[in-house]
Amino acid sequence: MPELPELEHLRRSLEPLLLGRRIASGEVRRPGYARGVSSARDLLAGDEVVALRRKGKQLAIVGGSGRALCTHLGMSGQLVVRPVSHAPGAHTHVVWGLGADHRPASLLVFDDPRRFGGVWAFPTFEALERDRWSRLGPDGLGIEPSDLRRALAGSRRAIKAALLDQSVVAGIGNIYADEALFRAGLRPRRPAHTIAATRERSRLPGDALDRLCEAVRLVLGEAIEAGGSTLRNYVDGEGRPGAQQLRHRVYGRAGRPCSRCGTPLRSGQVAQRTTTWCPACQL
DNA sequence: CCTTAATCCTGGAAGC
DNA sequence: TGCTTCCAGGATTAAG
Repeated sequence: MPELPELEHLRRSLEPLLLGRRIASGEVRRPGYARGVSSARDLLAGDEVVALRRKGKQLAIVGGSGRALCTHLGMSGQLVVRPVSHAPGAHTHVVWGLGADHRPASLLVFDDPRRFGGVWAFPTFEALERDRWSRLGPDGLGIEPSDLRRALAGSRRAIKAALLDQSVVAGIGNIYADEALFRAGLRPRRPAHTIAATRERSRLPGDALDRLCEAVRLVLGEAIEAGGSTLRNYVDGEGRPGAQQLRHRVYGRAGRPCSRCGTPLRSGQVAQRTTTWCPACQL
């Protein structure tokens, strides 16, 4: 559920809480949830937090020693700073103490009921980039038409499947894939290679590929501004829910009228995901 | 090259 | 009210 906008919002909300602070301790409460961790040191214990970096849906915590932790929230993950009095729950998998060495002033808590998320420890941020983030395509916020053209050319799969593929664009999930395709006026099932084709019969202005690129950036950017969208269980670094002011145009609105033309929105399965689109506006 | 299905997991919603 | 069932989904893997 948390996609790029939620992660970027989380990154920004955690920055003032973590940057420059010392991590006093680190503990993995559920064995196997954190990979590459054999000591608290691997969890950055003893380090000062020097940077929070994001690529797609993944957020990295970089320590003063050079070590880096990559976090992925999966579907239900939450990364939140809590008071030390906060008791760990059944789904609290990793806890860090923040502040002075033996008496942490607060906790950084990673909860994840469905456990699709995880933590990966690396000796350096460069190792994280090389061994993990290299599999990701360009980040959705800065996606360029040339990136998309290269990835879509010659591919016969549905454009929605391509957008969900993190090696094509990093950060898009089911919600923003549908929203971007609506904004670009493109049908989710349309073969990817036709997006880059020169002949374009759409009523909408511009080349389809340029429109899609712009739609991806627009939809992601708007959602960040809205404070992490409307997701049910998204909370920022202080545990506050999303601002809820972003209204999705198609996601979750099957059967309701299209916000642009009034035609009832249609839904079905595309790329193994529930997909909603306007049969009149999207070609 | 592509799609489909299965897998991991639990909370919430819907159905009876 | 209380039970069962289904669905949601990111990423990976295997099978067709």
